[in-house]
Amino acid sequence: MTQQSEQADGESAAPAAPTRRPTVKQVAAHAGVSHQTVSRYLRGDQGMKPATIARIEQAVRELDYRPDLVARSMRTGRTRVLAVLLPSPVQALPTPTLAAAAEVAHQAGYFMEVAVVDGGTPERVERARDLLGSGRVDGVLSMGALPGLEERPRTPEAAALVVHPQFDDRLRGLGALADGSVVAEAVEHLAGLGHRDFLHIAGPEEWASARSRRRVYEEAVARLGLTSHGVVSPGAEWDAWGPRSGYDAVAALPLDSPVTAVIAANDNVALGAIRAAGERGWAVPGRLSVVGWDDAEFGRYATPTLSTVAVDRSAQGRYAMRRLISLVAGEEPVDAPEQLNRLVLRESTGPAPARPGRPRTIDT
Amino acid sequence: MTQQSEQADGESAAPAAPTRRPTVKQVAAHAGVSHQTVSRYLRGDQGMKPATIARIEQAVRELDYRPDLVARSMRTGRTRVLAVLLPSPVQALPTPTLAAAAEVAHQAGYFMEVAVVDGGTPERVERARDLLGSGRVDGVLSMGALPGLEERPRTPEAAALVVHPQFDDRLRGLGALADGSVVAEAVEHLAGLGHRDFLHIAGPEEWASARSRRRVYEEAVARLGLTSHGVVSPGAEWDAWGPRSGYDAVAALPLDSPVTAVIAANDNVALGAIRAAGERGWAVPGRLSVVGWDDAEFGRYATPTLSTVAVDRSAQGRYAMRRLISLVAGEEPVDAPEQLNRLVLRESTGPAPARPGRPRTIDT
DNA sequence: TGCGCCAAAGTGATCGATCACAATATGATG
DNA sequence: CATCATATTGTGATCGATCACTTTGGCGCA
Repeated sequence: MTQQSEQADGESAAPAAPTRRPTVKQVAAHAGVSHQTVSRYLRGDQGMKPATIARIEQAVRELDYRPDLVARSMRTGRTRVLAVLLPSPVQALPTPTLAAAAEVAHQAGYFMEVAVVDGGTPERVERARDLLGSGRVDGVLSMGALPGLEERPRTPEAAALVVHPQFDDRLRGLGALADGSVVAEAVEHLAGLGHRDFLHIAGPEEWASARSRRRVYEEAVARLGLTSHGVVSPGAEWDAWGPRSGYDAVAALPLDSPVTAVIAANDNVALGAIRAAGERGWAVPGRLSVVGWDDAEFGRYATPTLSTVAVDRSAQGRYAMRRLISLVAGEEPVDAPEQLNRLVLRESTGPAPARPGRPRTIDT
Repeated sequence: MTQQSEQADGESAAPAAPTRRPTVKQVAAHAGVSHQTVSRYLRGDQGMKPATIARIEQAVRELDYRPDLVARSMRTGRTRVLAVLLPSPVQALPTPTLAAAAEVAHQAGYFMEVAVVDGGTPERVERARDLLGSGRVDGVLSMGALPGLEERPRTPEAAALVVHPQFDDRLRGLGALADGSVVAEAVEHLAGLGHRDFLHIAGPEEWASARSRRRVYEEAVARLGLTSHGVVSPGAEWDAWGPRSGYDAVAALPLDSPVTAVIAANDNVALGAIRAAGERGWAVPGRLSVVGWDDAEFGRYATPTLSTVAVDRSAQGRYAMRRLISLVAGEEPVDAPEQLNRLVLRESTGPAPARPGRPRTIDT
């Protein structure tokens, strides 16, 4: 009753109750060959008679057979599944990164799956350990730092692991250094426009990229002989990278603050900063220049439009996924792309205002 | 170095070459019990001696054993994995929806994985079929329409399927009707402020929610005796739901257009519309009122801040995932939540301007 | 005709967990 | 102390695919 295979010439035509999915053996019986031959066909083996292939193809079609990927993985030890580990309370979900990574994975014949992990770093690490050792995936690409876990190739014991450079504390590949370096460019540009007094609204400390940008900012300010009026870190974790932190930071400045240039952690933060400036009567960029990060779409249409750093997230995603695939396949790791970030100047930056309070000392 | 198994008293200390992951049998041997007892422990079976449990726990710890989920799934026929199918060229990735869904899944003891599918509707349907029949997942929640596929419970043949109501062409559950109804509220509010001439910048036709909102808009305008000066649909698919379509729509209006109120497909579109208005000297809301949809975060900080419809995406995600889980477990489907959308009024809407051209006929 | 060789397909074992059922330990009772 | 009911653990089969090895078939050549 469970399986009603229609014999070659027996006329027991009752294809009505397929309570179970067909297996290789049933396809084999239907096609009049052995299960191993069907398996060969599924594997795409070369040495097969066209007639045999045709018979199997017909059987597959008639039974609507789809291979049980679980059983296949069990035997082969590989799943062709790559997981992307994504921390759950992530405000700006990197859609282009994911899309590009998915495309690379797909082209290489892998499935890409995103595992969303809520909870903090310990939960993420634990989940990563589980995933790596579960046999359910061939590789893991983590979009968050994984303290205690190292990048590694695929072994019989565990899946391969790659940490996205932006979140990697070990400054690997295009890592944090290349990531933040454009901040220096932004500071230099603003200095060229006459700005001398800067403020940095940073991202949360846990993020490698946030720390990197902060460091580059501080170095650039020091190198150019400018003044930093502080680095504001977001107090509430829940609003890290959100507009609120930018709003609060600017709203907290004294009305006669000498700050004329703000380097914000990202475009959301920049937007909040601009709003706060507007509400206290500071024109942007007349009184205050603001630079964001991300080149978010809304930044091109906001008023004023946002000066920002365009990040090639697609390239990042492609690179990270290629790296993972090379580790899974046991090939040589691919090289990091050169430069992914670009300063984009729009309406939110402009010349520094004249400074009535403290006249600029010209002593050259 | 990784694991230093301390034998009880046997001194055959050769833990040097763990080339393979340990299995239940090895754990059993290490603990001095049978493999079935270990399996019982893993299943969380009740009738077990505390002493036995302790021995097994120690063995698991010492060997760093993690069950092979693939093998388990093979035998049980279930994976405890639920997949969310996500179309790849998706502009506004529904982070809160995903986060809420992930939380619900996690609490019910499931893993949630997101499968990103690039390509169009046919590819998505094919991928869904594969996923449903691969045995790799217990259920699928699709974030895109799946023409030809019906919602269904889990069977031995295939996984359960749920289509997120926002993308479901069959108007199921809280479906498209409830979804778009707040548009009527927005139109009524604007009519109350004196607006008589409306424009709707719609989302792409393929989306059930876009069609629904458009229909509600047209009904409301007709019912209240107002004038609709057209419904603009985005021409280029690649910019569907993007600010560009809003920008173009407003930029294309004649300078003496009587339109004073715009209902935009979402906040991005609204932002583009406002930008275009600003560039041609139309004050918002002085000359033009604009309403968005989504309550995107930037809308609270943009200038002007955006009037919009707040959508409880978390509730949507929870609901969809609960529905899926009930179908997977074979329980009664859960009821749809009542009302998820709420009109939020901010700076981008205001009283209609005086109308010099065509004086308003008062004939009550 | 017979032999050997290569191509093509078949047979049985196997991956690591759980299921069904059998077997043994444990404790209460007369 | 024997006996039974119950609690706890052990033995062998099984899920559906692939791997390793064996067998059969077809053809050329002496």
